Amino acid sequence: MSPSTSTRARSGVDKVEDRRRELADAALVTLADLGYARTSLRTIAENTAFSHGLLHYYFADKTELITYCVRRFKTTCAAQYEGLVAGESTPDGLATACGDGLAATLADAPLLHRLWYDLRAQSMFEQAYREDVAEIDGSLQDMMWRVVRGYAELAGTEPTCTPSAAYAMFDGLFQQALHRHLAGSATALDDLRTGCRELLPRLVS
Amino acid sequence: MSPSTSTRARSGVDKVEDRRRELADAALVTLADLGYARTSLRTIAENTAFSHGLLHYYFADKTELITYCVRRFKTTCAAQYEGLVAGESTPDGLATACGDGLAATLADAPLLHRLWYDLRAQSMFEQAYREDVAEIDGSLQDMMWRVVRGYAELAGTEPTCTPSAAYAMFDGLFQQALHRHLAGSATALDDLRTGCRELLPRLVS
DNA sequence: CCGGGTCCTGGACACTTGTCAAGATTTTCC
DNA sequence: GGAAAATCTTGACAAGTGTCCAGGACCCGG
Repeated sequence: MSPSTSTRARSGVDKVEDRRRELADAALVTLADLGYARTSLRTIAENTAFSHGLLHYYFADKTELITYCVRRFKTTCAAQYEGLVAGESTPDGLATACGDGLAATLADAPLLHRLWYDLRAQSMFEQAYREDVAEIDGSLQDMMWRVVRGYAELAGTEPTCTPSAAYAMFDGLFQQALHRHLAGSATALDDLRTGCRELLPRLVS
Repeated sequence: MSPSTSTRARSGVDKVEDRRRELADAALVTLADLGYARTSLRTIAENTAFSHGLLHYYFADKTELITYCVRRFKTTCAAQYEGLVAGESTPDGLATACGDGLAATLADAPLLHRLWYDLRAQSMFEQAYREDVAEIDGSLQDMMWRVVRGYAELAGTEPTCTPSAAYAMFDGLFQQALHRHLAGSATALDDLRTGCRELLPRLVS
């Protein structure tokens, strides 16, 4: 019987969840390397100490594995982003911290971000991924909105745009910087920094 | 011998080019419907009056066909976008025309735009598509910059951002609107309109 | 030590994929 | 009209895909 539906002792459940996480992390490495279109279950298993059959022991099918990966990616992503807005007391300080933080996460894991945009595009075709992708998108939007709201408070003003519009613009800057960074542009990260720093004042008062 | 490398009369070359265009258009329909990851040459041929073998008569391999499609997509895309900035004499008129125009093109061919973002994501993994995608991106950036510069002139000011940053923000708004539009959001188009109209003033003076 | 449940392997399956080539068909041109 | 060149079809090939399953290996309580 599939372990996900069997009843077992708590330690057993934990062990199963640990292995699922381990396999999903290996899958994320492969996906980040090759992209969704070129990643097969056997290739994923090669980045693993196990055989390809095991993937179907812990995941019902490929979409369940990918969905699990997307969900897991969210925690990684959110953890990286958090602590970006912490402890800034001036508007300019927050603006530079925002740009520096986004540039740092981009420089730290460009392949994971590349995968994110790949999977987000896939979610437009495969509705199985739509819900999870939308949830991650929503949490990223919330995160960016906290920055915008914090900036407005420090500047003594109010935001003049919606949360979704603010996220869309930051995301556009980030995505373009990722493209240029992957293409070898030396100024991509700096442009992202200044782009974000200059964007925040445009969104308030 | 492959028709692309043979010497022939002009009418022959035109006929070959016409058929290549015809096949590429059918491929674009299929790609827009299924996405890059799920589109095969046989599926493309099914959207055609011909058999799957013919694709290899007119295109060396799959990437050459996709590349041709991307190039062809550019002309379609640019043609749709052009005439967006034409004949507006006031800043507010241009701003609303910009938002209305982008919303109209989104509503007119959402599946083609979905394909564009899919292929742009693919270009991060498959370097064969990188060059053509970057070229299209550049022409779209030029187009948006003409709008921003025109707006600044009508308003008697100067743009306060780089062309690439301006394009990134508009593209972010457009991409988010596409996602929400495809997900069934009723306000996506209106949000895109107001988002663009409000963005232009933020980018000048 | 052993029996039963858990974990994992390896191979098989039905199918799809890109690619190719041999031959049929159509067009072109003298 | 007939040969030559083009266009197109058909079937095949090898490789790769997701999925499934029979069975081996392992572990742990009795």
